[in-house]
Amino acid sequence: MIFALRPSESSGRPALWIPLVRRIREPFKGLWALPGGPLTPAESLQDAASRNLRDTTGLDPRYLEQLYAFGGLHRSPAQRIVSIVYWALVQPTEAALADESENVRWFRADRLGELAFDHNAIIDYALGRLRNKMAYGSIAYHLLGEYFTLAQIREVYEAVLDRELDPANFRRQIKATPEIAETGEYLQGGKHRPPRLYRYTGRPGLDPDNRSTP
Amino acid sequence: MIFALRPSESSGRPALWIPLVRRIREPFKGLWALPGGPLTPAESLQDAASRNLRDTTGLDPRYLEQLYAFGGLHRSPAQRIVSIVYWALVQPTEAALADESENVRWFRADRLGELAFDHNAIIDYALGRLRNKMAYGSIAYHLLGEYFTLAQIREVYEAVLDRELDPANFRRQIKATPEIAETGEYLQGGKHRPPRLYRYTGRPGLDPDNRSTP
DNA sequence: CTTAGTTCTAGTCAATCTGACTATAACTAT
DNA sequence: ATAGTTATAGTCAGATTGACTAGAACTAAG
Repeated sequence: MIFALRPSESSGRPALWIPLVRRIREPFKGLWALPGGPLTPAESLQDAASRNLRDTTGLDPRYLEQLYAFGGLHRSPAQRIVSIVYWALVQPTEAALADESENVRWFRADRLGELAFDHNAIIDYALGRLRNKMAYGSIAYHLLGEYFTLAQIREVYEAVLDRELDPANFRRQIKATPEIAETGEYLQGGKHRPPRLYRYTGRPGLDPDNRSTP
Repeated sequence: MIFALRPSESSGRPALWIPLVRRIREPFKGLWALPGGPLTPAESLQDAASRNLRDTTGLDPRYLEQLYAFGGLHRSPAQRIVSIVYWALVQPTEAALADESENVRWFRADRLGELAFDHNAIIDYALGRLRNKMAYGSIAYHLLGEYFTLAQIREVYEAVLDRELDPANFRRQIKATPEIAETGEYLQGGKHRPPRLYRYTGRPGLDPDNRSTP
């Protein structure tokens, strides 16, 4: 499951979007579904998730994390399937590289129709986790490019938490977190006072199963 | 993986213990390992975790939650194994029912020798998650019986977080959480002023894959 | 019966954090 | 030159937190 930020069609403000693939065979032929695929014997879980994303959507996200293993008995009508679901956050530049086609399309994460399998439930669970992580951890930055303004981070928070935040107070909080560093640059080209650009200096979260050093 | 509270041999204060089983065949024959077993086609992940715990240790925990899916390539020397690990918190009365034997024994979670497979790393990861959950959520109560004193909850926190907490301030915080309800009862039999007994009124956390109602 | 020892429980106080708000700075568009 | 817009800094009251003090309620020792 891939989350990216795109402007909403209606308001133009950033919203969460995810790419889905159309089922071209039974079960659920014709319905949209999360991208995915089999785990082969010679790859780790994370590698399999990466490869499946690349094969189906052309995306190669930097931020990839295990979400949950779903293994209920009736997830698929015929056979029993266990899905170890990963989720990714991609920057706008990455997201633009996705191969859109007849069978791969982006959808707003909060306005989905009926999907194949239990994928609606999986996405709802992911959205809950995302809101929770957003409230604490430093995760919003992975949806933005390398340089960003404080207003852009605030819009990410507002899109995910679905409520408005006071710009001044939000600024105060962000400035108190050491992983966000000021740069000397300013974003030019707006119709108003140019905002300062910031940079995220923390490390991306690695999965416990995939850590390079113990 | 099962966590229970038991008095430390040295200090007598509560500490975290987990039951391990001895490997009776290769690989890692003779070493201690986490209890576990295969997933059969006709049971959900959570049911499989429950059943495997019951079969190996005789325990049937009320609080059972998915921890993480481990699927690195070299977790087992011969074949490739994916482990979907669950963890449980059991009350002292439950823990006392465990079948201890030559090949099943309780160990202090923070004083383990070399275990089979990557089980040391798995336990370390679980301890980290436990500390984190303890800091926020309402999880400590699942390690205690139905009725408990504020000092007992504090000892749970102190055991998991590994630092002392101010009794007065801790009391203030706990009394501010609505899930902890006063009872009219007091714990008698101590050598000092008898403390009031409290009760946890919240619901145990269910896994997203196992929810009864959407 | 009195006193010491222990823990339980209630409270104070300063420091910090939070949410709501005001004011000024710095740019663009007219 | 001026209005409009956003960026940024600061104020203030209320809530929260950590360190601490003190009395309450019991047991054990003498």
